[in-house]
Amino acid sequence: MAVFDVNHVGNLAPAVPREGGTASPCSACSIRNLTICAPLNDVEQAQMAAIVTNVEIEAGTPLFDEGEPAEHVFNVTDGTLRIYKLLPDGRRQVTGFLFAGDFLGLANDENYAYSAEAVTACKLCRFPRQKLEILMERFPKVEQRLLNIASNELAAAQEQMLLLGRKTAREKIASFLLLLARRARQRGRSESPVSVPMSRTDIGDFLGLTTETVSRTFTQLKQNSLIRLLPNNEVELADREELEDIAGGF
Amino acid sequence: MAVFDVNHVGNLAPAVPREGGTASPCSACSIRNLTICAPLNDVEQAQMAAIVTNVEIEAGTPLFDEGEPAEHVFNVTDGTLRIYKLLPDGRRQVTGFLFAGDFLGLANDENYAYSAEAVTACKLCRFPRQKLEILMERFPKVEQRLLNIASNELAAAQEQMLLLGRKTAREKIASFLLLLARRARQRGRSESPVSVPMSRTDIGDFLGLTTETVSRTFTQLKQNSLIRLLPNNEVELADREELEDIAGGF
DNA sequence: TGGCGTCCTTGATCCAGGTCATTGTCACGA
DNA sequence: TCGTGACAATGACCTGGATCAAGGACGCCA
Repeated sequence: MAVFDVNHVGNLAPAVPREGGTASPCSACSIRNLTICAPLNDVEQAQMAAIVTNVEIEAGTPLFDEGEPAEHVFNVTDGTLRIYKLLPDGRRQVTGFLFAGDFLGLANDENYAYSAEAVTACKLCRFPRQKLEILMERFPKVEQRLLNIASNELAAAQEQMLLLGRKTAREKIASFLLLLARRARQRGRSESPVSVPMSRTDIGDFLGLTTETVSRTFTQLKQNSLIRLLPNNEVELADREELEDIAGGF
Repeated sequence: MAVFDVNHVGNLAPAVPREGGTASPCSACSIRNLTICAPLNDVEQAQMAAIVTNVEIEAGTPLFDEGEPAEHVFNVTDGTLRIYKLLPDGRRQVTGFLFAGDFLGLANDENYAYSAEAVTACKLCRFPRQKLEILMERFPKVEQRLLNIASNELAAAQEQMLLLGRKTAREKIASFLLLLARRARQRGRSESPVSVPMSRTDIGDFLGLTTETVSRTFTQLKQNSLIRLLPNNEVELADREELEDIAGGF
């Protein structure tokens, strides 16, 4: 698996992989408030830093595969990942896209329930699961935070089930663009134009559609002047109000 | 909302609604090991019992609606519920069926993210959310248990997304029957014939199909001698092996 | 024990989105 | 600047499951 361990955050000089160390890069973490570290003070955070390893992976490379022993959990600090499940004949369901601040690897079973791959180059904080569990006993705040995250994801998953089971292609695409916009806002990025780093195939596999249908639906929304397709995989939400209506099933 | 409060578990004589009381019916709870109370000893459990109210609802009645303030969480002790989300024009996605031992009401937002209704007559343990949160601080074991439950549900939700987005009608129905069988085994009920208490419409709304397609697919599986439709909404899984293959997408 | 309402099944037809095939676009590297 | 390869768009056609429309079964109560 093409995972590169580095022990820096941001663009500092790389160094040998290590776990923890005294000088915590976490104190400089710009997205700390989005991560599982959010509820910790500096002292507590240093203890988290002691078990964390920073890893980087290139676009397109796997982080872990479904069924693999779930030895680590991760916090994304930069980039975009996709998580997905496969059927034996290759049909794929992307169950989520993850961005800076997102947490992954939660598996109360011994093994990962899904595969994770980098959509773009990614940086992540990696925690050994066992060590994190020990820390959680010491810091119930982290466990609470994790429960919060899990609750949120559960609500998002139900929303996605509604989309997959009951929405039309047009409604699915509108919902998807608004989801990206909302997530971009959360991390202080542009909502419109919104960055759409994943391929049509990824989008199709996330929405239960084919690439062709995704492409056609983008074209259709463009012709209706609801969106504009810009260079660099950016999409302008030209009529956000109407998109919201379509996404909501009105 | 047609919710009847009673303070007994099982078939003891009903009494006026109350919260807790000294004589805990929980010690007689036959499904305790499935609930959030599982990790507690008798003394701790008595404290849980002090904040619990037993409620019963008839088949077809709502327990709570999406968007309502989430004041309580529940543990099902008997019966079957459906949880679902609606689109404005009435399209419905059933996001889950709940059975004895299942937990519901987790919402880290102020409001319920979905509606819940009884499929059959149900009995539940109701906890005021705030009081439970206070107890969780005292018993981190309960919070851990809740995180476990949430992780499990998350994995189940992803499996359901795979089903909704990528499986055929035949694969969906096979998966559904096996899901019911697995859940029946967990609570010591018959796996085959398995009880299917919900209507074709409920099943369709769970699987992203219409009632007609559900009905036709049942007929088709029956004609292939994979299942037998028995009286009293029971289904015999005549060729479980083959059903597993179909459900798995082979 | 018969009538009624609800749910289930079945048939005929339709269509949104899938499939298959081709062409267009664009980033990148020689 | 040109070639190349991967991804996106578009067109023609097909099909699984939806829709529309009757019947049929069955439980429940008078």
